[in-house]
Amino acid sequence: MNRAVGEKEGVKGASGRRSPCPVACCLDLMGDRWTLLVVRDLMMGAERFKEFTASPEGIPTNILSDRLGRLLESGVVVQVAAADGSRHPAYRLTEKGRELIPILGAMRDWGLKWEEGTRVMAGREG
Amino acid sequence: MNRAVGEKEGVKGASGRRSPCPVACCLDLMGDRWTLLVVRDLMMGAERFKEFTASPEGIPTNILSDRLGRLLESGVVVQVAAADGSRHPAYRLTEKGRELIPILGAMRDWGLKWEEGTRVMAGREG
DNA sequence: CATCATGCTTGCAAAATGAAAGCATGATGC
DNA sequence: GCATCATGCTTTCATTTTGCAAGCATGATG
Repeated sequence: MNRAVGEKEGVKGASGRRSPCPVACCLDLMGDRWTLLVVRDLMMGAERFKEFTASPEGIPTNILSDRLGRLLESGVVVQVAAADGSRHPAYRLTEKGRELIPILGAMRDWGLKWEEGTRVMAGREG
Repeated sequence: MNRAVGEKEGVKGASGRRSPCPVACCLDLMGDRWTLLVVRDLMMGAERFKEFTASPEGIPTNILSDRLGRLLESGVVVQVAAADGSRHPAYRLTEKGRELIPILGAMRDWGLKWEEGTRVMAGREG
């Protein structure tokens, strides 16, 4: 991992926060073009590295690796033993991660209403 | 403005879209650390350039200028004549912009619940 | 006409992004 | 048991974005 070299935060005291505003804090963690797409994929049932890269947006592998690392750090995601017996562990949303659903839901609704040509994509589990 | 040089989209056909997913599309427009904070400030009653720079996160002026330009382009914001008689026009949310409220609300709720030390800030209008 | 406030733009160094290639590890084939 | 392959990353590096600081245009003010 290319962050967290010599710093050990993560448990609670996220230091580099721009302000106490909960929206700003959320954006400190999720404010980029990829993080919430990874969370979206997790909600759609994606668990393995390859599955995230297969999404239509085509996330670069170094970005995916970095984002999964940050999501692990912030407790939105955990790694669990893969159910299909694979040697590689699977990524799974925590309760904290699952509670991001309302944000994604609001974004989906807004996009569908205001941006022509958008449509919900078929997922692994409808 | 440093974008939209030689391209005329804006009316509808946002070309550079990564996928038809409404979440991805929303993130194409709002997926960065500042855009939604500008929208938050607009919701709190901010209308003038100086007011946005006064928020605790301290947005750089070049970023603010760029984001206001993008929000104007995407129809989330309009410029109207200032009510206080100032020569400078004020920025105001459109209906499309006001409908971003559920996204900000969900982020605020999530931040308050999961990130210690966050709290809603006093705004111009409660 | 000098000074100031507002609303930007410009310059530039540092950080993030992203395409492509490289690498480690375990399973598979023979 | 050794080459091959798939998965899951890491590294490299050119390009883009960020963000601090300074500059600049315009209209009000003294």
